[in-house]
Amino acid sequence: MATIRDVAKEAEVSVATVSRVLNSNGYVNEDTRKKVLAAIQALNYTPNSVARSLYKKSSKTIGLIVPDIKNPFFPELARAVEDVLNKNNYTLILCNSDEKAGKEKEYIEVLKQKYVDGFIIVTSTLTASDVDGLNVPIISLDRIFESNVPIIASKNYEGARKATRYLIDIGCKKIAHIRGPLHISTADDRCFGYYDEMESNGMLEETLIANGSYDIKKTTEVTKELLLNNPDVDGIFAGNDVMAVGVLKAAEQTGRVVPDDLAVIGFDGIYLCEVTSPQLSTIAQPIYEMGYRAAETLINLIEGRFEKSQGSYSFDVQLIERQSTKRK
Amino acid sequence: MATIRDVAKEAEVSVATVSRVLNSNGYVNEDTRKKVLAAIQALNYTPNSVARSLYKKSSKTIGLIVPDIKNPFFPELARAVEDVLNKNNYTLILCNSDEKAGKEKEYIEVLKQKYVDGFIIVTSTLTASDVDGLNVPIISLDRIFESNVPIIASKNYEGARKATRYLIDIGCKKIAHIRGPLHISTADDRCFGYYDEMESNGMLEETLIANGSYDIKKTTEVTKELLLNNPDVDGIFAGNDVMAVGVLKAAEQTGRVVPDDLAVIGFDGIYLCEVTSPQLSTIAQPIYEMGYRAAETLINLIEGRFEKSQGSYSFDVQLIERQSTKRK
DNA sequence: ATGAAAGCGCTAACAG
DNA sequence: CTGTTAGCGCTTTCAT
Repeated sequence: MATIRDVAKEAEVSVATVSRVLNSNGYVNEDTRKKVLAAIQALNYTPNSVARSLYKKSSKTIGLIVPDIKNPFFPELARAVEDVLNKNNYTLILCNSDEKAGKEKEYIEVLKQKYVDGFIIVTSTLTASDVDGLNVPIISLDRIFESNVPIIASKNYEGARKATRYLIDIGCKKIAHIRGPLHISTADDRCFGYYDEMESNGMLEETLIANGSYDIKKTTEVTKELLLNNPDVDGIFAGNDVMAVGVLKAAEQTGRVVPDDLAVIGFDGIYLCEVTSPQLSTIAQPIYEMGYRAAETLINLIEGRFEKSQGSYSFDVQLIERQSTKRK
Repeated sequence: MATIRDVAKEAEVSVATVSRVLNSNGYVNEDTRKKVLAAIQALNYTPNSVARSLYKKSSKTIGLIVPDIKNPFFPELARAVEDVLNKNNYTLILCNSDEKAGKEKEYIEVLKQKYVDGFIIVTSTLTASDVDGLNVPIISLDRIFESNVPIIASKNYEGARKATRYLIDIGCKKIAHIRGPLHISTADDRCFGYYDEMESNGMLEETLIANGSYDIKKTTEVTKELLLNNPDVDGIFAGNDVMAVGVLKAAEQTGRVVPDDLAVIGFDGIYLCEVTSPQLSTIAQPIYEMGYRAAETLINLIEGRFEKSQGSYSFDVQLIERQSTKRK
C-alpha cells in the first residue's frame, strides 16, 4: 500500500502538497497538481482513512442501534439510514441490543473509541444520563427519549385513535387492544390513543386491553385468552403488524372469520400486511422516510449545519384499509 | 478524553508500561500494575481504538455486504454474523449492494482504507479478479464464488430435487418452476435440481420453467402468465419463499385453491412461510447457522487459526411440509 | 522490570 | 505557492 510519502516522492513534492491536492485545500499550482495526480495514479494510491481519523477525531461512520434486525420493522429503517450515509460518504455500523441497556451502553462505549461520528438509536431503556456525557450527536428513532436529543418518530397516539375510531365506524361494538410491551413509548402511546378514543365513546372496559409482545406466537396465546374471556369482542386493534398476524392466527384457531366475526387492524405498515390472508388493514408509518430523516438530521448535526426546530419530527400516519376490516 | 499519556503521568510511569498492562503484554511488576490500574480508574480512561488500529493495521471490524437487508432472508443472516462478532469483540459494518458490482467494489475499497479485517459477502457479480489483489480475508456466503475464497452455503441443488421429488410424490402431474434471477448461483442450482429431477422422471417440459425475480408482484405476474399458458399445472416449485408468496397470490387471483388445485413449495425457510395462508411448505436452510458459521470461519481466518478443509461448508436442507402442499 | 523514542499515515500550522 | 514539522494516541523494539 502506497502512502502519502511515496506519492510525494514520486511527484517530487512535499507531503503537505499532496495532502492539499487530496483535500482540495489551500493553494496549489495547477502543474504541480497534475504531477501529484499523476503520481497518485501511477502508484494506485488511496488515502488511509484510519490515519485521517486519528487526526480528525472523526471516522465518517455512524452507529445504528436497533433492538433486533430480524424484526421486520427495522430492516427498512436500516436501509434508509444506509442509503443516506452512503450518499454522504459515511459508513454504517449495525448493532442489535435486544432492548438491553447493558448492550446498548457497551456498544456506545466501543463505538466512541472508534471515533464514530454519531448514533441513531431505537431504545426504551437508555435515559438522559446515559447519553449526557456522551460528546457525540445522537438521535432517537421511533421512540420517545426523555432528554433533549432529537426524536424522529411518528404520530402513534393519533394513529391509535384513528385505528380505534375506524373500527367503531365500521360497526364494531366491542373492541379490544393487544398492546405492545410495557415501557416502550411507541406501545404506550398507542395504548393511550386506544384508551382515550374508547373512553370518549363510552366503550371502554379495562378487560379489553391485553399485554402482548412483539412475538407472533405469544400474541396468539394472549389473544386467545382474551377472546375466551370476552367472546363477543368483534374488533381488535393490535399493537403492531407483527402482533396483528398473531391475532389473525388466534382468530383462525378459535374458528372466527376475519373480518366478519372479528375485524383486525395493525400498526406500522410493513410489507407483511400484504402477505397475510386476509390482508391486514393497518395504520402505516412512513418507515423509510423516518430512517431517511433520522440519518439526514444526524448528518446535519455532525456537520454543524443549522437545524430548524431542534431536529425533532413527528410523521403523520395513514390508515390503509385491506381485507381484515372490509366487511361486506 | 484521557490518553495513555495522562495515565502514565498519573501513575508516575512511562506510557510503555501503561501499554503493557493494557495489553497484558511483557513483564510488569505487580505493584506498578496496580498503580496503573488505579490511574486508569481515576481518569476513567479507555484506550483509543483508532490509534491502535493505525499501528496494528487492523480495526476489529468486518464488512458484511448483502444485496438488500430488506429482503427477509438477510436480516437473520446479519443477526447471526453480528452475534458472533460481538462475542469476539468485533464490530459489524453493513452494506447494501443491490447486486451491483460497482457498489460492491466501492464498499470494499472504502472499507479497506478503514483497515477492516475481513469481508463476508453475498454476491453474484464479483469475480476472482476483483478479490485476488485484496489482501484481506473474505468469505462468500450463500452463493458460489468462482475463486478460492471459502464458500458457506447450503445444498441448493439437492434441495431443489427434494422439493420436486416431493411434489411428484404427493401426486402432481405437471410441475412448474418459477426460478430466481439468472446468474445468481443459488437460483441456478435450484433450477438445475428441478430440471434434473423432472427429466429423470420423464416429466420435463421447457415451457414449465419461468423466469421470476425476488419481487412478489413481479413473480405474481410471471406466474399468472405461466398458468395461462399451462392451465393444467398442478404444482409449483418457487425459487424461494418470497417468490412462493407471489405464486400464492397468482393462485388466488386465478381462482385456484392451494393446495388442492395447485400445490406450492418454496425454498429458504424464512418465517414468512408461517404467516401466509395457507402456510407455505418449503425447503428450509439453516439460515442462522449459515451466518454463524461464515462469521466464525472468517474470524478464524483473520486470527490465523488453522482451518480444516479450506473453510468451505455446505449445509443440509430440510423439507418442511405445511398447508400449501397438504392435500386431503 | 521499566523508559525513551521511533513510527503507523495523515493534517495543519507556520515559515518562507 | 510549497516545504518543514509537530502532533493525533498507541505499540513496540532497544536499551538500561
